[in-house]
Amino acid sequence: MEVPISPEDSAAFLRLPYTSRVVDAGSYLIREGEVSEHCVMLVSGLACRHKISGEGFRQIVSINLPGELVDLQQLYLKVADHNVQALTKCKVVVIPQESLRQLATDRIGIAQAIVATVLVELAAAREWILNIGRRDARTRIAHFMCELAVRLSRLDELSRQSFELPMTQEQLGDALGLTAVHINRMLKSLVRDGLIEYSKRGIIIPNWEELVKEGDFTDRYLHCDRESVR
Amino acid sequence: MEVPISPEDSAAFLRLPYTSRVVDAGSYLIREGEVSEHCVMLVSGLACRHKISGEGFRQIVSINLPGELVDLQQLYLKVADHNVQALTKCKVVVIPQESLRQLATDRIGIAQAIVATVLVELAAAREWILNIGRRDARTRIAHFMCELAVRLSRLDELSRQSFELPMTQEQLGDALGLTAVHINRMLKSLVRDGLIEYSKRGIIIPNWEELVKEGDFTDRYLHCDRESVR
DNA sequence: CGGAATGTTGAACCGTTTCAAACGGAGTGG
DNA sequence: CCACTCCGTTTGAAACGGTTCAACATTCCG
Repeated sequence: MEVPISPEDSAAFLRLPYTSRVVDAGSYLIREGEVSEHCVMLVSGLACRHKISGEGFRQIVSINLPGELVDLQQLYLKVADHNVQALTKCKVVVIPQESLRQLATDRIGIAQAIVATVLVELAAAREWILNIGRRDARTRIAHFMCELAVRLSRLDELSRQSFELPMTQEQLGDALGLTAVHINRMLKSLVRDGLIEYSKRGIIIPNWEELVKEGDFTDRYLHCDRESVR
Repeated sequence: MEVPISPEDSAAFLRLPYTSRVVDAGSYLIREGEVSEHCVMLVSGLACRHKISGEGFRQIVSINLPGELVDLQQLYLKVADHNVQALTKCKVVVIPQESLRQLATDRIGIAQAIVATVLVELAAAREWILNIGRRDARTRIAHFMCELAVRLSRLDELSRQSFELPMTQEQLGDALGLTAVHINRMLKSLVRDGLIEYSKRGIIIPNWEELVKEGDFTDRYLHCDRESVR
């Protein structure tokens, strides 16, 4: 999304006290059941939110990209109901939660930006449910690639044609409610049919329109346009 | 959830202009792709949010209970990315969107309550993803019943033992990413094993602890306690 | 009362999982 | 530089959970 924010609010946000940190791939930024006192923003790298079922199966429920505040939830709810884990080495900025909360109560513009951000996350979660609940494996994967491409393209114009994907097939499976084995087979089938190219380095999308069609994708739920936010 | 709200904020909310209406089962409160100018709150009855895939499969992404504001999303995002449809005849209260938006900008307490509400919805959506992505049909159904029981028990203490469930098996299937036929079989199997009793009138839960175990359920993600909201 | 919608059941089918074995590449230590 | 290990990928075969289709029973409702 592209939440509109006034220059003053933006400046005030930047004035918040913060410390920078680098965290390794695999380390946890939020752990289910815990209470945290700071708010972290991703500067570079990829993270994911996930939950573990009682049977020990993992389900990734969203991917976090650079620029996103990873724990808006902790701002108003106390104990975390899910985990956030770095998928790659990440640069993050850590903000004391209290000061961000204070900023949000002082400046209605910030509070509104937060609601809008959370609302877009919610919209994305709904689409994620549709994807897992009602689309077959191949379509699901194509859809996932489309979403990533569109969201990344806000950071780097070229991402609609190609982007790095530092996720193992196991992790893709956890994101899409499938096994790594089946991810492998369907990925191959997408490659065979020329819908994507797949390698260690990442994904190449030779023909955007075709992949969108294969993935039953539309970007409406991402509320990308500035006009889509009131 | 149980979002704390000051008496003054609460009073101001109640002073909002509104009109009451009754809508029939099946009618739409929000339609994907449309823009709306009012905000509706469910007073009685059940509604659901759903999306339709390109192949025409429907996925229900959440259930709305009495007392819930159905379209907080429309407050800050313009075009709806999903549908909201009445599952039963519903009494609703319609509030002009603009006046609620104004109230939220004037009273930070209201704005905070809105964020907290949306955050809890988001937490529920994440659990919904886990449920559909990683639990088998039987467990999924049990989990769904537990969630409903807990949420309803905030309106009516007795709901943990029994509640009305005005949903067809088709609709249950749409909610859980299954077919009506399979819902039927698994429902029977839950009944056979004494985990629930099922009839037109609703659900009876003879042994709460057992159903919770069967459904791999915990209410953490619902953030029920007043203390869980900051 | 009659017709439509919902629930129930069986049998065949299919998409995905499971298990197992082999392969490749990156990193480590001798 | 090779040998060794570890982790992720790849492939095949068999098993399984859930779907599909079709027929029939039941309930709801005008």
